[in-house]
Amino acid sequence: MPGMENGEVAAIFSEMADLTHIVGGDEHRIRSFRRAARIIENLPEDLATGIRYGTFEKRAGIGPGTVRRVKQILREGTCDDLRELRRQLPPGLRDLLDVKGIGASTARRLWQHLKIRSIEELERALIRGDVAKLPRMGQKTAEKLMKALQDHKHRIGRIAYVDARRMGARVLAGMEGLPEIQRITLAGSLRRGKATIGDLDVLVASDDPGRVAARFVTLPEVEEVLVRGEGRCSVRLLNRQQCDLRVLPPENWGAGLHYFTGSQLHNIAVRSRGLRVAGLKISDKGIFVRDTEIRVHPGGTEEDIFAAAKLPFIEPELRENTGEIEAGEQGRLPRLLVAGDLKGDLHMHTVASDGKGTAEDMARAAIALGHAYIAITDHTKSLEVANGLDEGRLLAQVRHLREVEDRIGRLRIAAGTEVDILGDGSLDLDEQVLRGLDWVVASVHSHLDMNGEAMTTRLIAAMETGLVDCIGHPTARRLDRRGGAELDWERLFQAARRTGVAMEVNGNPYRMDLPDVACRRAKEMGVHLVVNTDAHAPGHLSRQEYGVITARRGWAEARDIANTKPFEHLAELRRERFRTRGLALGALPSPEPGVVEVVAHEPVADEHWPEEVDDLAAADAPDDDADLAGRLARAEVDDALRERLDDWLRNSGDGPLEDALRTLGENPMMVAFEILSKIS
DNA sequence: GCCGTTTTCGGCCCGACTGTTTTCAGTCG
Repeated sequence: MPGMENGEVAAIFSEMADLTHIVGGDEHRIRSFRRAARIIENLPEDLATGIRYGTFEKRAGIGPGTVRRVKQILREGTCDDLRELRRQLPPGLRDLLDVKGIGASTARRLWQHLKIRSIEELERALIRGDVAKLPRMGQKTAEKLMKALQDHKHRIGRIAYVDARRMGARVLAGMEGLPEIQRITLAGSLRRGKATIGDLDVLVASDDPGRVAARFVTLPEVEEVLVRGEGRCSVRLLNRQQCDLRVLPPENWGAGLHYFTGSQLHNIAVRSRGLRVAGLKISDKGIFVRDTEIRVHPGGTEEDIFAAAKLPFIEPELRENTGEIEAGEQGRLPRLLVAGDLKGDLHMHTVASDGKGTAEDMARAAIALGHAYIAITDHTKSLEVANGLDEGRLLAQVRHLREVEDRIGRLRIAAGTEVDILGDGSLDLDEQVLRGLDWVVASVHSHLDMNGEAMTTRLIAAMETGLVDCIGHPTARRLDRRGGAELDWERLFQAARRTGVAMEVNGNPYRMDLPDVACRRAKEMGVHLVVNTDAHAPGHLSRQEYGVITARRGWAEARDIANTKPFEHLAELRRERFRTRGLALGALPSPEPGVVEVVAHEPVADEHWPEEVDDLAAADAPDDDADLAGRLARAEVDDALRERLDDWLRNSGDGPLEDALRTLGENPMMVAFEILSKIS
């Protein structure tokens, strides 16, 4: 089956895992199928290519059995094992596994005893009362399944990282002040920085789990209690997300934090390694000698856990079992990018198009954050809904920006654009104007339903013009609304390297685009990355963290990110590209007489940022506090500032500090909490 | 099915909670 996408092959392995599970096959074999599915899904290159060059079979977790099946699937669209499993089981049966409380064994019994083959048939059987009569089933189980079925119908999928974090901050705030709590944090995929989050995980260190759980299940955000145990509770929150609480003794904090941060596959890999190389059993209770069960260490810190497996500390963002264990053992772990590495921000909007601040507002906010440079990149004319600029208005804006730069000083303000990439890959601005700008981001905002190959070709066409410095939010995904284009990363990044075009890691919290996996591949292929905020208001400039965490999940170091370097470096890259492509650096044409307005348009409804516009608080702060937000953002916190943060958390009443914190995140308390936990 | 710093065969992470049991299977993370 030529043209089969990796995702389709991965789906076959997932189905084999599910069906093997239901027929009661070996659990390790099932895990192998699931692991293969995951590896194939995240493969940066085309599977057929990986097979042809032998790179696929070299991956950990891929053995001869998987290679043989993949070859057959690529040829025939299916494989013998799947055919056989489908012959034995009805296809709808695996859907039952998605209902909470139904595992393989229950699914199998429902089918064998009641001939249930689908979710719909399960519902009918529950209503008839047949399910409660099965062996090892009872009224209570039937009721639970009925509820789980309703939840399944109304389930929410994964939600955007930013929304999950906001909800998590509310939960933490609700737990605050309970004297029994010694430490508290959000763990799970949120701590690992995944772009979308399923369940929330709250971890607490306390000697009195009963009191902690009592507070947790009565939080105003809790809609329903699902599980109520001594050290562990699960609730459904008002936004229908599930939230799990785990309370552990303070001495096991590191063991619990590691265990509860995951990912599950990473945990399995670390624990297996502990057994293999040191004969140590690692659990959330600490570190034990395998044979005697004697505890040799409580696991107070995560470092203790890694040390037991003879590994250095591995950052949470890397814990996906995608090579971090091997990198750790060989001393090849990356020194991940931190927010303080970024020297500037190269994608933002003003009132000239659909932003909420003037160029001067943006500049002053950038100075407050300690930036050395910014690029103003408003939309272009074809994006009418965003009041995009035509050539005339853009030229007027360039002159305006030069004035602002001269007036303010202390900040390089690059005159740029976020030029629209039209359906055929051409750019929405006159070439001469594009050549005269300091920085050109090119992005797609229309015709988003193209298939991946066509979209890849479109982006490459834009890069081939030589006029583009950076491709903005490459997949155009919206975490709260739509998936992105399935781009051919291999082809795209080869073109990026050839044409000298950077790829953006867009930090709009509903984009986080490039996706993490693509970041990693771009880095491996030597493509320049740029971490931007795509700010539509001054307060958004502080939200670099969303781009930073995405880049970190892509194993990015400061040296992989172009805007950790001085602006002159970026300008030189642009000059170099023009030289090699024989393009003249353009002198800008003069604006046509009469085109003078720069900011006159009424800003349109803000599509990108559903929440209210942030205040430009930091810029109005008194002199000593001028760089407060910047210092906090860079985590340059001395003892005096730490005390001030501490004091504010306890007593509030420090306006400038609160304002500065507010520029760094939605919930100033959460920001302060994070800064303190980072430096402690 | 995959894998190897005791192994090419014999392992594969580990524990809490629930319901239906009277010692445990099933599910989940």
